[in-house]
Amino acid sequence: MTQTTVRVGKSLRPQGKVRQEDARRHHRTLLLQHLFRTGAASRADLARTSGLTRVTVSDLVGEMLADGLVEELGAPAEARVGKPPTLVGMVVDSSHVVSLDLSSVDTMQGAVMNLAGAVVDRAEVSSGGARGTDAVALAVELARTLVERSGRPVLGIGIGSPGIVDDRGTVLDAPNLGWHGTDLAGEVAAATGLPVHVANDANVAALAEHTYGGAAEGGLLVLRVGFGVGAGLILEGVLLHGHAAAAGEIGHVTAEDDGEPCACGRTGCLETLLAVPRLRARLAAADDETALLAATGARLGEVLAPIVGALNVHELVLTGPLDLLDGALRDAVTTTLRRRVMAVTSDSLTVRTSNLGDDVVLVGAAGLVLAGELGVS
Amino acid sequence: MTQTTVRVGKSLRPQGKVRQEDARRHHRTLLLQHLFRTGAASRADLARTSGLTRVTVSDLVGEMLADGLVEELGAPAEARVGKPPTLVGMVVDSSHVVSLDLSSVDTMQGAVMNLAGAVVDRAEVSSGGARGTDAVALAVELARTLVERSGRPVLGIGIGSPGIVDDRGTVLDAPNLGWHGTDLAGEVAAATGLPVHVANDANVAALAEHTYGGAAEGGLLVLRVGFGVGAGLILEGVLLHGHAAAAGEIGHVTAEDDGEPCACGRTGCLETLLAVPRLRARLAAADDETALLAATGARLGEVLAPIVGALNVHELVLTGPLDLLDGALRDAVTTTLRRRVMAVTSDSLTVRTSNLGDDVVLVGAAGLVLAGELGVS
DNA sequence: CACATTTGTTAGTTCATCGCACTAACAAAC
DNA sequence: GTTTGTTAGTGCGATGAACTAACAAATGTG
Repeated sequence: MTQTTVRVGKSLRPQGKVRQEDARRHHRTLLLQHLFRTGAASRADLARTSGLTRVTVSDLVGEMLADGLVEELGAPAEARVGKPPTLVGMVVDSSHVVSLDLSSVDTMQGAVMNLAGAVVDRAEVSSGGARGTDAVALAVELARTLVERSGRPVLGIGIGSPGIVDDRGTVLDAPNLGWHGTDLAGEVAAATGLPVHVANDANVAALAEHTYGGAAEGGLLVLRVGFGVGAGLILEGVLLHGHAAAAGEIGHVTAEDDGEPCACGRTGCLETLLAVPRLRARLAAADDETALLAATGARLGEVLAPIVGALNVHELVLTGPLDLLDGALRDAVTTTLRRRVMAVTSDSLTVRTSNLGDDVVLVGAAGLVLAGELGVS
Repeated sequence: MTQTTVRVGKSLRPQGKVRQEDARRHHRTLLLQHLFRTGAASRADLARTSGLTRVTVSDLVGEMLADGLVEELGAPAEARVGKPPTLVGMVVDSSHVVSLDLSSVDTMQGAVMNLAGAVVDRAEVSSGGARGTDAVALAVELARTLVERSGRPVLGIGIGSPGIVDDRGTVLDAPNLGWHGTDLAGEVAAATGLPVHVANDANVAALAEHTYGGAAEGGLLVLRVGFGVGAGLILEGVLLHGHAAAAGEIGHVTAEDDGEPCACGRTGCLETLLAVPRLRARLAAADDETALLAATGARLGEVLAPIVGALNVHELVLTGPLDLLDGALRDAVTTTLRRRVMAVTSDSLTVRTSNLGDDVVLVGAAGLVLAGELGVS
């Protein structure tokens, strides 16, 4: 939880000074970012892409070599004029990341991942309806187990939690887990002594799609359908948190006039149509399942259209149970959006399901740590 | 148009190195920002708020004194223990900004403003339906006139234009003015030799509300109703441009099923209900004007609800003709939003009209220059 | 084989900032 | 009137990061 004033890799507000130490860290990150995204490269190559001198790059790479973060990989195969370069690559197993997904209904998922975002080890606990401090204890225990099981130094712990999470990792409100103003990051950090990053599960999923899911540049909207319905937005390459950390709470926007009652006290919220338990119940009672899915998709499209139009979203990713989301529902969303949003925007719009399967949140939580600790994304 | 790699005050992507020169500029900006927002302060005060040393602050202030950007104002009235400080304040008339508002239907508005955003001089030309290069020539001429009339050095030119504008100041598409891929910034810069900043009028209006309109922190959505309908968004203190610079094109989101035909080729777009000429025509034909305004407001609320909910917008500002926007329409928007958006969000939501009157775009365009050239916002 | 080309390193320089020490100016207490 | 304590602002040397210049090593080319 030791964090410098300036967070490199996220947006830098003009609210802090830039010590030269910060600048150096930023440059280190810059190089690491390149190695992370485009693979191994020579020092000279890094110098060219970063704009720094070969001297400076050498110095920084030396530092990272000493830290075990990168390693020399020898000369590349192809022979060219001049002295052959020495490739430098990230050591994806130099340290690990522990990530938790608390958004499932009955279980808490956990994993140990390497720096490339690959799952190295897994664990899960049945939550058995635990709430409040009990639920916190379960999460802490799961994290601790995984940290111990990982043979490597752990860079940090990333957690995707349902509900509203502020930027310090406090869960302001998560009804399912009975958390209200619960300092989840603090608890886990105290128990493990490691940096902890927590964010809303939908936001985390968006980060995962952006970093690992092969999402194109441009606005990205990830809709996460589970016990509730949430949205995560990546705009201009940056994850949107929202001021009171409540961005993405799309589940309680009205989607249907005179609809069914919702837990929030109003009626016709998007969740009453789309949340997995609600939708399954409605399907069970329906004559024509496909028609119901299509109608639901159309409603969803109507809710999303203003967002897609106003923010120029280029890619919409649906995450959740594929049997519900991938067929008629997705098609209906797509056609509704195309019909309701200006051609300039909707022509270039892709609607798809996640490439990352059930691990979206785990992968994204790991990405949260990489972004926070290494500035890599 | 000489601009360093790092733009302070906007989001800093990890795509450029940070030269120490940049860091120094950033720190200068930091101090200026404080003077700009909270008025005069002593060097020691600046040191405390910025986290820099008194030495460094003295050095930077000395630089700015030499540039004529700030001036010493003597000691403050109240007497305290210790040596009385020397207040330093921005010289609001050290240089001027020329700004243009091209979003009116028949005229192009222009103004000379000081660094505090006050109008010093005005001019306007009747556009007389000019389009394409003729319209560009008119804008160039208006800018040139104002630059000449200003007795001070001009910091730059800011332009709020309708249509889609990319970040380099090229108007990609503005049907009303017949511009398609028109390099407006380039033309004006070539004619005046000054830095030019162009953005969409709604975005510019949002910037104005954020900087000068007393907007609270938190998400801000500015809806601009004129010949067309556009939206500008400030999230996490930063103006959202959208990837293909088309953010804010909310006018062509469908607001009504089976609605009236729109210029874009579809039907029921928000513009067909809300754009000033369309709305006036509908009012003229209506029996009950108030009812029509309320119905229109309700539709608008339905379109905005998903955006307000998903982005946690705290403040909605309506700009445009007040006789249309301020009464029944605004009330209907407010109640619709409160009904359709989760309480957490909508309780803290303010819906209001602009505090800046007809000058929103002019003021915002000036702000664009201040943000771009001085990093102040 | 001489030579150009590219990589990576060494040595010395520039630049922004910091810590420290200093002077200046004043209020309050005696 | 003097002393004490506090705050403001300014020199000066030190530090740390990144730069330029120069060069050795390794390799293809004519």
